[in-house]
Amino acid sequence: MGRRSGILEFAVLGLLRESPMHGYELRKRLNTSLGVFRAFSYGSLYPCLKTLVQRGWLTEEPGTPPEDSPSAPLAGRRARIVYRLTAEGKEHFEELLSQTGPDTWEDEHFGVRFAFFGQTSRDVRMRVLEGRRSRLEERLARMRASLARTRERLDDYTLELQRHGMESVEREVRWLNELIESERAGRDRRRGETPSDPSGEDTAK
Amino acid sequence: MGRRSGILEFAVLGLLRESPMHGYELRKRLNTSLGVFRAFSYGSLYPCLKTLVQRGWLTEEPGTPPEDSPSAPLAGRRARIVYRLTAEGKEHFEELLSQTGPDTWEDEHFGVRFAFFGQTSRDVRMRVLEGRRSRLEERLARMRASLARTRERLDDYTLELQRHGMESVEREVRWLNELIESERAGRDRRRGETPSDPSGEDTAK
DNA sequence: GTTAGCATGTAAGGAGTTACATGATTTT
DNA sequence: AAAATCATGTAACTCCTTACATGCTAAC
Repeated sequence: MGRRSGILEFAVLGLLRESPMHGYELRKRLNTSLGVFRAFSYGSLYPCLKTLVQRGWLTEEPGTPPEDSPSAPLAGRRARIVYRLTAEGKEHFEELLSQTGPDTWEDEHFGVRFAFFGQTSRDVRMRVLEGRRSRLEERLARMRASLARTRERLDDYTLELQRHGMESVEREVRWLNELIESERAGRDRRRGETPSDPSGEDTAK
Repeated sequence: MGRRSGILEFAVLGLLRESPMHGYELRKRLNTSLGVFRAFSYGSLYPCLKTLVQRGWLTEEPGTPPEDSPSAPLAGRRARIVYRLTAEGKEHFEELLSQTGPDTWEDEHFGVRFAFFGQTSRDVRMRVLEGRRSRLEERLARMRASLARTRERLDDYTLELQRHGMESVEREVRWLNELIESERAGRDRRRGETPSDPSGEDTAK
């Protein structure tokens, strides 16, 4: 039952940073903007929202979300609860964003972290990308080693599976290399950034 | 706490089908032969083994595993418990192997299923591969649709993430196409199978 | 008039992990 | 004498899912 969420919590805070939303809409965004990877259910989303409110990171407001068509009568759809990020919530999210620990480059976390690179400072982006890369390179080394040891004993299907697995990992490493190269070259892919931005630290302040 | 395992249960039965083993060794195999995908911990493995014994699918034997060097004194290492698949266990695993339900083409399950294709009959292999493919194609369609709708609102990082995600999925679809083609052409990658095998159904009996 | 979508929630459960406890044996 | 590897196990916890309950509106 949803105490202290982790990845879901992070994603919710990040989405609400962009604009206030009600739960139902949040879930949809979770499955498009981010949720290429993960589809969260209401059973985890709503309890998560509750605990975030309890910790003072969100406020609940009854009502009218941003793009509510004015013609729509106030009566009608079930009353929606719009969640808005508080100042503390924003601060907390910013702190989460600045973290570069090992869990950051875990498979599922990495995708969500990357999805919020638009709000992440350049040096943190670099550390996350490089961490992810070295994690994958370790994995690759282990795979190669174990393949060398057991190659003869394996049937063609297992072999094919491992080959395909390794190729996928290699591909992701190449992708990361390009991204890291691009970051190093000073290109900034965030909205409204000019490539010639001299400072490396300017996360929304 | 590890009641009815799911994927771990399946993998354990499958590995023990090949030869009896003790827990520690099983875990290593789980992380090489299969575990390219998943690393299981002892905290889930041992409880799982216990419940499989309780259901009569495994027996516990004290002692000497296959390649025990005869010189090693019986005293010494902590007494190992060797697990062996029973007849019922074998039967149960065969039934699991023959299943082709939707969970079969879930991300994690698919990898493990594929790893045991060497013990799977051709028509089941086909259904699993085709199921996986159509699942990925659905995913691709959803991704394309949502991308078309939201393209303008997304920053470059999110866009890049989605692009890379889609490319990965497309790549896997191509891989599956080749495998399916290869299966259709009658090639059988299992150990000791001749390409000209006329029957489509001969899973270990 | 029934299906589909909108909207919020709860209780129970699944499938694992982490951290811990224990102890012998080989390698450095 | 310390560290690594072998070996088995338990308790607590995490993080999320499924199934259910509820009820309204729009479209078919």
